[in-house]
Amino acid sequence: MTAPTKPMQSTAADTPSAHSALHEPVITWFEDHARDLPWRRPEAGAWGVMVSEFMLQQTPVARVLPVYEQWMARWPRPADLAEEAPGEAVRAWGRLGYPRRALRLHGAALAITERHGGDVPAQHAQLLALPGIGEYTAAAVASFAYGQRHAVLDTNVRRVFARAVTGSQYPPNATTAAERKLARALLPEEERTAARWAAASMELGAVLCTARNENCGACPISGQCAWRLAGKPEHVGPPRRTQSYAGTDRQVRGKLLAVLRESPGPVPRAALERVWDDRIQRARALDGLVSDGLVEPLPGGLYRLPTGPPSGQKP
DNA sequence: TACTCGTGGAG
DNA sequence: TCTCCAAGAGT
Repeated sequence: MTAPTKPMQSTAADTPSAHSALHEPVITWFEDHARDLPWRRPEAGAWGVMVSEFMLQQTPVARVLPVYEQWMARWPRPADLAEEAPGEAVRAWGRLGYPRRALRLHGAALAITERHGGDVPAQHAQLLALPGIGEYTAAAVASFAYGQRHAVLDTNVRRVFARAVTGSQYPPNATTAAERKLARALLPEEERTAARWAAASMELGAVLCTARNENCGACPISGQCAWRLAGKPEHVGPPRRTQSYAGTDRQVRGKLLAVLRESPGPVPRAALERVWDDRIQRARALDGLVSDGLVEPLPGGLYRLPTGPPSGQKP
């Protein structure tokens, strides 16, 4: 008998409507300020989006751009990459870093060719099953390339949410269940809007609300930012992990692989020994590269980039 | 969960 | 110079 006479007022912090005030200003800001990146153009297609996402895992946009262009010109479809030797992918990867990504991208192209008729799959679960694709990349490809509704939670979005919603300067070191829940709660209901929100919130963190600078003066949601309204309290909690590099196996692997990348054919062991003095560490790094499938040992103390069937990919 | 895995530019 | 950190994935 007592039908509600006034619209329901939602105040719960975990309902979409509670935060919908963020959507419009961020999406509008994005429409005006989005960078013109090649993988955002229609001609990039799902394969272009996927290639860019692999390259952008832990590598800045500016360094990805030239390699992306060369990659797409050489391998415009997954099948084009799939018929190459995996070592060619590693070579073309250049100095983007984390070259296992190149191997995984090659493996993903192979799987797409064999299992999906050469087309990048649109289903999140199918994307997730490909080598090198985790929760973030699966959501990103499904959202950016196919316009689907997914929570796309990368380091930029995590930082924006930490500040705007949670009120802290930085997100936790590792992604938490609470962050995923928040990302889902913030996702607009409508598919189209959700996809735009994903790209917009990420761009905001990438160009405006960065780790080193907040740029609140130019921020479309500074008026409702929890961190700013709290007076920008400094980061508390466990120190943010800083990665060392000099002297690590990673550095040695990088030097060894650089020699192989720059050589058109197999190189003798001596050429590799020249780049690092510590024999023990050098051997350990080389073994690691071989077991990762990034280097192929040949008889006679020769080494080269892999030519054979790519190892380390899901069957 | 915490650790490994490259590289180079900005402040 | 040196510290920080950049659209993560895999184990």
